[in-house]
Amino acid sequence: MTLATGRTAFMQDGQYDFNRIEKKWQDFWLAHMTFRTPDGSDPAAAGKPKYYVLDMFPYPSGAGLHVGHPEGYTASDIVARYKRMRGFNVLHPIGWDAFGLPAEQYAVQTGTHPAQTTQKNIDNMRRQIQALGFSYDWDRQVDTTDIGYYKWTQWIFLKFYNSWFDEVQQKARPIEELPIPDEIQSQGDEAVRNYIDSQRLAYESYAPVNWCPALGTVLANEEVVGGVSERGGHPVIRKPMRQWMLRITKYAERLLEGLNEVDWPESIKKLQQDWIGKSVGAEVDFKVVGHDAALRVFTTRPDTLFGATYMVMAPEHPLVEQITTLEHKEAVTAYRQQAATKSDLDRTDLSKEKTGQFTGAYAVNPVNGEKIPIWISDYVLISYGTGAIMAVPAHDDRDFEFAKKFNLPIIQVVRPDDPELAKEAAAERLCFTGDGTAINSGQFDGLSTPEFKEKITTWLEEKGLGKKAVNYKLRDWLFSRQRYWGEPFPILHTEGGQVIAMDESELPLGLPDVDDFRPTGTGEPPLAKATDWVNVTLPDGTKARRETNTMPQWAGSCWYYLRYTDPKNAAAAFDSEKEKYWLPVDLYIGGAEHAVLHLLYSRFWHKLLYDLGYTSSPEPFKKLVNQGMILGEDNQKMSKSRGNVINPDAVIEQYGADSMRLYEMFMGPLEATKPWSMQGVEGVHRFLNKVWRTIIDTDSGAPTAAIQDVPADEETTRLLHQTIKKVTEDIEGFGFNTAISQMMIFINHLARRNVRPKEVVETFVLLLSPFAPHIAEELWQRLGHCDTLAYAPWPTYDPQLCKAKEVELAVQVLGKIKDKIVLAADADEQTIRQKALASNKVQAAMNGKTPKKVIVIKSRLVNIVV
RNA sequence: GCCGGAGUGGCGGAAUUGGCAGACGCGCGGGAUUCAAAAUCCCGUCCUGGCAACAGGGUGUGGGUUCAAGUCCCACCUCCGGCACCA
Repeated sequence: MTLATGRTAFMQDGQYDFNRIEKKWQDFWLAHMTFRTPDGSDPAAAGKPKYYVLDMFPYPSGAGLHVGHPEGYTASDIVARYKRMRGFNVLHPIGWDAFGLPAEQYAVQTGTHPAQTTQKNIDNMRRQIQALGFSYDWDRQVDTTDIGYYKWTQWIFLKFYNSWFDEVQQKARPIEELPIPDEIQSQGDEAVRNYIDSQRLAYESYAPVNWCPALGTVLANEEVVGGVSERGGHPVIRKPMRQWMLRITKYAERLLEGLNEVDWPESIKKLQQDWIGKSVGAEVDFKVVGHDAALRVFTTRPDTLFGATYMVMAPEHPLVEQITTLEHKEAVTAYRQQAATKSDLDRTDLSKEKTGQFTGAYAVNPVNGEKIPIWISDYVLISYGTGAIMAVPAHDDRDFEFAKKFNLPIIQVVRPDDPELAKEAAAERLCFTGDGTAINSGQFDGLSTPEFKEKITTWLEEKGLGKKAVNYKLRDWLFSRQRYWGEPFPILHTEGGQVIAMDESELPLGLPDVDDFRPTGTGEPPLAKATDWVNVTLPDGTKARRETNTMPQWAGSCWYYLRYTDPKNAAAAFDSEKEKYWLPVDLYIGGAEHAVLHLLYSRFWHKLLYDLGYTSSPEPFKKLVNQGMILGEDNQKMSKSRGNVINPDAVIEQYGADSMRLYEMFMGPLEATKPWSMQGVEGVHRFLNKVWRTIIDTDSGAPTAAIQDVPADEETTRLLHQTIKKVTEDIEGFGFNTAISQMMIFINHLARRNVRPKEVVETFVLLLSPFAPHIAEELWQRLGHCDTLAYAPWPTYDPQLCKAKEVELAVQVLGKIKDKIVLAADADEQTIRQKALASNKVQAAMNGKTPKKVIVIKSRLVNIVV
């Protein structure tokens, strides 16, 4: 028997052979560059609105993809495919956040170069991602460890280094435009240079950092969990060390305000707001008795100034030394030493019990001239506000606790409106921190808390005793790591101790090849061992050393979404026309674990680039959606040690990528945390099998005889239009699980029919295609189409056709359902009422009583009140 | 301790945002098909009582608003996530 080859393929392939089908279409998409994305200037994009769907790019770990990755990636892929069918020019890229500690630790253990490990891991993860059939434009991949990429990460760093923040304009400006005050100018070149350095947005600092002796490296706060390193659980101590910092604090207000412009989950915005931690209050100066010095404090409760009975400085406060009296010197010094060696954790841990020392000095309360003692205690942090506080024990829990412990006076200055509370507070049994009415406050008595705050702030300003002030919890960003596998800083240190930055034209500065990746253990980074690289001779013949710190992993991920718009540009980080066309990102999907840091840092970088004219929008990510966590089948977090990790490769092999994708979407709401279930995968796999059998004759491989070119019956038409409506609206609203349910309902209906109108079947295939693209493409082809369905127009529905002709209404008597009646959908209220009251069961339930009120909710129910 | 989020069948979850609780899927029970099994198809499946029609109860707990509450209000309990003396 001879048949055309095309037919033969059909004949042999009657069953739903997902492995073969998926491979076939993945190859097809790659070979035909189906998802190549034209830029705005490309004729292929003409007349199409743009849509940018971004995934948080993965770290290419040796363990490969876990099932959490495909969740967000499938969601974004569904949206990307849907938007393409709706006529959008869609940018949907992927890349690799490939610098980072794991590859370096592996290098330390085995001597394998991190670049090798990274390449191997990227190749493996790319294979896994491609096996899921995501519609990425593979020509736009970025790799943060690629020198063609990190050249521009270094370039952005230089932008930070070469900029200052203009407080008046509230924006960054090139350092050349920095006005030099006359008194600095007059002090000579070095003073000018120091002044300029002090204004740069990237600067060096010797602040104490989290030093982990076991890892031989400094850790960021977020890498320290519960006082030990997140990775490895080693102890961490505080140690002052030279670091590069980025002046993110200058952007605190704009980062806060920008949140009002974005469509993000409220919970994420709240996390960022809390992290920035803005508070408004006043700064007040307290004169120190017997010294020509004043102690400046920040308070959010200037209305409680009359209740300040003592002061507390952080142990590190510079004034401590100066004002401590001889007789208290020893105890104070001991206390300071103790505080200095404690880690942050120890300080908070041990501070369940307040500790402190009296300095022997006194300050004068500017509002009433009272002499009050000055203490030091580690419950006051040097890094927040002014590093000193006025203590108002009657109205601050911490001060209250401290005062009780050290027997310091407590003076009520706010009376609670609740008399019961007022009694308790007066008896010093509780500390009242809320709003109330002022007492014991001289001429301010009787004012409400908010009024008082306003009045006294003005009063303080008039008297020159203080002023309104704003503080933020946000700290500058510690931007250097003592590691090998990161971007090198384009910075040199001269023999004379000067810092000079490389010129942009000298970039990139490549990482040197080394074969010993171990930390030096002294805190000096591994790069210090690459002496050939480190030591340089400057054009003037003098010697210099390269910066040996490297950038943290966040660096590369701060701007990768910009590079996707122009990934191969060798002359610039990205072309501004392309940036203008694609940005902002319309939809950003990723895990909530990046809610604060990654999203805050990239917003910060984006704003700098915006200030300098490189980006056109103030915010990078318009809409943000967080996918939830996927737990193991035992409802526990997936982990190797629990042995409950699901391997995507195994799932794909057994059920196929389409089943995997569909299951991940069917599990539940995208944002929810939910457990994995292999039986659930089996369930959606059965659904796809059923779709296949409903359309394909499993003997011949051709469409079944049930598929005919005939118009659809009324019921099928209605269900089809309802399904188009539901699937469309659910994709728009990220309700993928319910969209799938609807498709199941539809196919259950269709499978029962002996005649399946071809047009209806084709419409269904299009609806299914964003979710399960491989099977959809295959069905589309077998239904007689020659080209991919990726750009076929998305089906539309007719709202009239969605409506049922007849509806069933529940009839309640006093809120309890007694009967159900069937009526024409357009029946008027009068008819409904009559029919409802005519029901025997309803009559019986009413028990002869007359209806007092009949509530009719059209096409829903009737409720009779008797 | 503070700030978020969530509690609905045996399980994952639906519920037009105040209008028939449990869609869809899993699991389970029964039947058909088969020599048998897998696969598939059909029926059933919130709980209690009853052969049944049916009756009663039911969305973490207790109260409230309403003709009507999973949904709104008050108080509480449990679980998950984040923060950690931020003046």
